[in-house]
This record gives sequence, C-alpha cells and structure tokens, in this order.
Amino acid sequence: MSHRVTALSIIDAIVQDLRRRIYEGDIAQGTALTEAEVASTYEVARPTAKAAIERLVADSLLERGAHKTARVKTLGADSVRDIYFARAYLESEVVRRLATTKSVPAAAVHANAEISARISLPATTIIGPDMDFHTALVDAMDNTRTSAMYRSLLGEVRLCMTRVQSLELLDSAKIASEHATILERIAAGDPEGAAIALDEHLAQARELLAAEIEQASDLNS
Amino acid sequence: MSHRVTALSIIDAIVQDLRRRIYEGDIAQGTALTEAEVASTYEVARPTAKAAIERLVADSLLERGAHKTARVKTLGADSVRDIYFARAYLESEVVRRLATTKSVPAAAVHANAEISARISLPATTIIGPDMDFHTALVDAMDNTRTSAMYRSLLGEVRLCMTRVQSLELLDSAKIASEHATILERIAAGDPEGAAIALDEHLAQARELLAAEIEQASDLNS
DNA sequence: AACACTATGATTGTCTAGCAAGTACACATG
DNA sequence: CATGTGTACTTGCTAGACAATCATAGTGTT
Repeated sequence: MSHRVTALSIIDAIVQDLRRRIYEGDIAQGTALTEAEVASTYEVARPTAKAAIERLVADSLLERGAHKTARVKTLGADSVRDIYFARAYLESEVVRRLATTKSVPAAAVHANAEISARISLPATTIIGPDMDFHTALVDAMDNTRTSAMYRSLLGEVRLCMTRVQSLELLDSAKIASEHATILERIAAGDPEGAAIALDEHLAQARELLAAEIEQASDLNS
Repeated sequence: MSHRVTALSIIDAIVQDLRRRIYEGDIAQGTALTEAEVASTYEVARPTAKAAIERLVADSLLERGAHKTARVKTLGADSVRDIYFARAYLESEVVRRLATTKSVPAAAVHANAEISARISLPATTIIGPDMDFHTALVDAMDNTRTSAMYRSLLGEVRLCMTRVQSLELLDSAKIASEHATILERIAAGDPEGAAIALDEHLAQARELLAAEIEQASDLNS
C-alpha cells in the first residue's frame, strides 16, 4: 500500500468532480456548461472554471467551438464504432504479443474472476471489472504511452455506457467466458487465435452498443 | 487545395510557434519556460502565456510539477524505446489489417517515392517524407481516434529527432527499401509478413536512436 | 404571412492588478 | 558538515473589466 498524499489543485478537484458527474449521467449528454455556471456551482472565479472546462475539452469529454458554450459530448453510433475499432486495433496487437511470450497477466485473471462472481448481480456491476480486465491486458505490456492512449479511449467508452440505459444487453456469463477464451489462447501461445477471439469479443460489444444508440436517436427524431 | 482561412486564437498562435521552435531545436530540451518569459516574448498577458504552456504540457511537449517552472521535455533512451514500442504496437496491427484487404495506401506509395528521390540529399531531408509514409499507413484505417493517437506519438518522435544531431545514421536507401517491402507484403495479402517487416524496421530505428541518445547523455555526465 | 435585418443579451477571449502559497538557492548558524 | 532560515522568484487563484462574438427575439419590409 502506498501512503502518498495527493494535494489536489482546485482545478483538478473540479475536473475530477465534473468528470465523475458526467460519467454517472448526473450531467446528461448535450448539456451546456457555461464558464459562469461552473464557476458559481463550485464557488470559484471564472478563469478557474474556464481552465477546468478546457481540460475536459482536451480529454474530449466536452466539446466546444470558438466563442461557443461547451457541451457534454454526445456520442453517436459512428463515434462508438470509431472508439471500438480503435480499441480493437490496440488490444488485438497487445494480446498477440502477450501470446508470443505466453504471459497471462495476473490482474486480468483476477478481474475476470470478479466478473464470474457477479453473474447473478445486475449487469451494471460488471462494467468496472470488465474495464479492469481490458486495462490489465494493455498494462501488461508495460508501455506508458500505450497505457495512456488506452485509458483515454476507455474514458469515452464510459461515456457510451451512460447513454445505454438498458444495459441488460450485457450477458455477464458470456463476457466472462469470452475473456477466459482470450486468456487461454494467450497461455497456449496462440497469438492469432487470441487476437481473433478478442476481435470478435469487441465486435459484438461494438454492434450491440451502436445498435442501441442508433435506436435511441431514432426515438428522439 | 483548401483555401480555409484559419482564425487563430492568440493562444493557438503562441502554442503553434512554441511547438515549431521546440521541434526545430530553437528552444533546446531542458530549457525552462516561465510564464512571465513567454508572456513578454509574445507581448501578451501572463494568463494567456499560462494557457499556452498548459496546452503544451497536455501535449507532453513540456513538463512541469505544481509550482514549478515548465521545462521542455528531455527524452531519455528509455522514453525513446517506450515511444517506438508504442508505435510498433499500433502500426503493426495497422499493416496487418491493411494486408488482409490488400489495400495499399496511395499516399504511402507517394511518400516513399519521395524518399527514394532524395537518397543523394542530406539525410535530414527524408525525415518529413518518412513520417508521411507512416502517417499514411495509419490514416488509411480511416479511424479518427487511432490517427489522433498516432499523431501525438509522432510529436514526441520529432522531439527525439532534434536530439540526434548526427542524423547520418539514417540510410535513406535502406529505409526506402524497407518501406517498399512493407508495401509489397500488404499488396501480397501477407499480414504476418507485413507486420514482421514493419516491426523490424521500427526496431532498427529504435535502437539506433536509443543508442545515440545514451551516448549523448554519457558525454554530459 | 414569410423573410431579411437589426438590436439586445448572453458568453467567451483577453487583459490588468494583485495577493497568497510554494519552490529554490544562497547564506548563516549550530 | 548538517541543519535551519530568509529572500527572491514563480506559480495558483481571485477580482473585475472590456471588446468581440454568438444566439435570439423582435422589427420592418415585401
């Protein structure tokens, strides 16, 4: 256990809280966030709020044009596909390389056990462990930049999730078994097989999410 | 040709100029950049300079801790390896997928022709076309997020380049032929072969650069 | 009634000014 | 030599202000 104390700057604290609220759906997608508004809710000066907003824009959680109010990014079906393809490119190469050295990340095994343990619980409870599983794979490469890139992708994935209410389209048992397959092929030293298993796993999630979002946006039109 | 006029914000303009100067080695690595200094050189207020610096920190061209002066990031040999491994993960998957559809990006062919045309010129003149070649491969996937991630990596690669003075370690002819091999294997529909060729190509560049930088830092100690 | 133009309000971009808090480095002290 | 202290420099944040820009509603014209 590390005992490091983190002295958050005010801006950092605001960024963290806004991020959390966006992820939790507390601030809905498409919501406008003016600088003055943020400043008053957190009781800080406008430049401080501005800095926080700009950082979230850099994280691509918010978007805004020049002189226009920042809005929480709304992810369409095409964005979801873009994100998931990017994930697939990164992760399939990762599992390929892990398979060539037959190194199964312990953290991934643990995360998948967590998923199996929650099969009878509501589907939303496996979102965390699911992300942990995939993060563990990428982090096992021990490459700072790859991990950082992947984390920024996962941020957007989390944003997708909040848009999908009926998360019952997630079949916990199926996900756990697909993960297990990937790990087995890594252990077996089968790069191609592992990459294919991962690709199919992500492809299914991708199309489920994309379809769900397309349907949701049809209702609003 | 696009005739788009770019209404740059002041901050954007400063960011652009600072980035250019850093890439060109005009501002050496390790140089301290105080907010007041930047503000006075560009004749803007300190908050404006601050914002520019913060954006470059987000781009990881500068680094700074709380209450400490921002410095131009100095890339050590280990960072270079980290960057090049990340490149390899991304790009080898890219060429694999391109090979499965046998789609050879025209822009990549063009960029490599440019390299061949400059074999007799100084080695530094191929840096641009070389980056264009690799960018063309990634962009051919038509995935915004992957392209964005790759571009941020290339920014750091460019930073490495400025550290390596004796760029004569680049053999233009060899690079052009390695690129050609990659393209051939893509055209032949040989994913594994293309990925291997690319991996070796980047591995060589990686070790040349890393060795050069290790040597340079030994001299300074 | 439909359309173009204008005027108003809201919002952002940038500035000035300044205080508080933290860091770094030289200096003095034990 | 190690430890404290102090001063100068730098950053974090605030307050308030003004111009430029965008959105919207209202006005006038056809």
